Amino acid sequence: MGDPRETPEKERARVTAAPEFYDQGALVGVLTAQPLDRVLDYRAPEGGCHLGAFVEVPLGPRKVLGVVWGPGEGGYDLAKVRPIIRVLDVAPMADEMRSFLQKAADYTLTPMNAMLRLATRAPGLGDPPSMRKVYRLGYDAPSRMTDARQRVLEVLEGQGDQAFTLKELSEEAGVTSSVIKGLVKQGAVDEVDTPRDTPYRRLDPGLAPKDLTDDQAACAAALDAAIRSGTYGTTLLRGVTGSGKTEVYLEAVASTLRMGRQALVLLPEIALTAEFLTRVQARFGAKPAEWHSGVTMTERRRCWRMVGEGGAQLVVGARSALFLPFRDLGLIVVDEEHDTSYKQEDGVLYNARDMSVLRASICGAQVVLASATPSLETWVNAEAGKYTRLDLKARFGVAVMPEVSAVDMRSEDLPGNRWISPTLQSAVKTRIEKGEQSLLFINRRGYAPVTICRACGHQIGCDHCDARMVEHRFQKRLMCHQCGETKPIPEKCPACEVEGKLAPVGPGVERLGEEAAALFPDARVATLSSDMFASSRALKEQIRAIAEGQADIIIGTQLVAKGHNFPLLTLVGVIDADLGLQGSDLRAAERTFQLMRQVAGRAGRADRPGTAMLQTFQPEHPVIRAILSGDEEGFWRAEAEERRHAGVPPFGRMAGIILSGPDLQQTFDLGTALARSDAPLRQIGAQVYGPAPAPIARVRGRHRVRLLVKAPKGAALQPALAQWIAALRVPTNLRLAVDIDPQSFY
DNA sequence: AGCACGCCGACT
DNA sequence: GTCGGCGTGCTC
Repeated sequence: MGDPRETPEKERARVTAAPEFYDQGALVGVLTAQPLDRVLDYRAPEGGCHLGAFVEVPLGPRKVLGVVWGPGEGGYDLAKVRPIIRVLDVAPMADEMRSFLQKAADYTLTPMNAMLRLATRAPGLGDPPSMRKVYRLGYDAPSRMTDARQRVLEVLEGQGDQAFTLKELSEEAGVTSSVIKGLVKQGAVDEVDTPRDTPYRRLDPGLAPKDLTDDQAACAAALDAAIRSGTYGTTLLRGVTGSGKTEVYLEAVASTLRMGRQALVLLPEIALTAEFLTRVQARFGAKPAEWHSGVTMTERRRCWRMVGEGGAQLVVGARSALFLPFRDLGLIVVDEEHDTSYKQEDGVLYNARDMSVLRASICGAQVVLASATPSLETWVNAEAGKYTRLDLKARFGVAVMPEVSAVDMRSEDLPGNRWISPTLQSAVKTRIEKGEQSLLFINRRGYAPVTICRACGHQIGCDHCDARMVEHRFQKRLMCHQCGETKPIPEKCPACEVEGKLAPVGPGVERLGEEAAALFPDARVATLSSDMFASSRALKEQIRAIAEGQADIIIGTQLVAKGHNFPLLTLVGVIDADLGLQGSDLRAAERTFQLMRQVAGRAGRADRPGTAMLQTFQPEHPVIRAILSGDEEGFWRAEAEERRHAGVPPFGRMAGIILSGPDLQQTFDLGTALARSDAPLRQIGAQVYGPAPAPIARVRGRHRVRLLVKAPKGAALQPALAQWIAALRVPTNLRLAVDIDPQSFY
């Protein structure tokens, strides 16, 4: 829906009174992360406990983590009520956080215990603080001064009482750890044991403000005023790649830090964090806290604890960072807000963009939704005045959108197993001659999406999913893009056992690279796909090398559409612009539009104008025409009108029900039973569609069946869904998941 | 989620 | 006769 708030809240008191206290022996309700869909009664421990305290409680034979959620409910045999074991040494959960979890649970129809699990995804919360070594300036002078030693001492002197870890200090001073160890031995540097969970280095909002363009300064000033109001508000910050969105929202972060509040920046992909950390360091003099799946366990714990104690001013992270226990969150930036990775697709189904708005509305924070190509939901909310809209014009020296043209594939002379049209080919040739780079974009990983037997027509599929295996020639294996299962490329057909007749069908990024290399034997061709690099560091290195001009032709997947700058790139060729338009997914048009605009936007920077060429079999398709004309507002208006007409989001409400189980018939039967008992939904004017096989009909051996619910815009969808589902008895081997505002539906 | 209890197949 | 498969049920 794009805005899950119930009612816009007025300013709220952020300095809350001391939380409610329960004396020893009092009956309290404790929420645990165990899948019991209710709060359990315990007795307050020796010394009592506060509302919101993180506690350890006995549950059967085990000890589990819980949060004091309120007074006990009673109604359970008082003789069986056990005492809380102990209160953990972490900051208690704020009222705001408890309220957020509750409202997010109500909105997404997720049980509270699952919400708590999301909010406590840090290891060793109950452990005593572990120690580590940090380094400070010592009292003795080193016997002999060297350049390296000098740099170390300068770093330490420059930072006052700041303690560094070995890694931080050696990086900062540009020396190896042995230099520091040597200084420790001589007493010039002190090595001290301190608790591992130390506050992050202070960020200085006044350190290095960038020179902003008038345009950027105006946007930054508007955000500053909003942040200083201390109230909730959401702003759509629109600007093409290179227009300086990041600099603007870094100034919003600075405003937030000056207010003494915390900021959170959400990025859609871990690969983008490294560059962002560097920019934060340049602007504020230190790196912020990091939170995503690539962060080590100890660092996660430090981040979680410090966020709660106020020892972290800024967190950069993936969507789950939204559930960190911030003490006083004043700003949430959702960068590339249209990105589909903000929607969690397994486990708890939530959209981090929408939940950001919810959390901010509860804690009186500002939300900045940054994008060059906003989601339709956000665009509509901005049009309706629910969100403020700020537009960044392209800066001088940054190319406006490149000239976009279509290559009509119906009139191109191209053999069946080749994909680079003569028109595109000659355009690439021209760039090579001028010493400029070309990007050929195809949104398909691997070598070929289908492997077919030319003897019997059999297509090799995954054994566990309803998906075809994709050939990855680079890794010499077939891979299922659904479950990640791989197997060697067979010699003979698994169906008819004829040898040597298996043939790759259709293009993938690897195959396209092969074709480009054959067409341009003298050109340097670099293929960029996430699965072709052993580490993200290797990938980053390759991207850097390409940006410096060490390639003439770049072959890339979606990966290249996201945030990487190639200054020498002047031509983008989209191999299959029609790909995203297939299927009847409602958001297909929006997604294709966004992706094509983003990819096309890679071409042309600085003083070199860019060109984008879209290979298409349907140049008259409205979406293709909108991309060609570059009329973004027009596209959104038309798309909004179409959705309004169809009564679908954001002009109607939708929910998906996914049933899964080992047996297809049984799973389908449950779906049928559910569809028949739709009285609670009819009451709110909602309709049920299905059951039908889910978009991915089988995953990891489990069959999946989906129902769709469509309701009018103002309908109270969640309570009706809850009532509907509660009446269904789900066998234990089947699972039911509710997906509010599903991303894809057909 | 764990971890119990509990009722049917192949082993020292 | 037992050891152990994982189906059902409980945890304040």
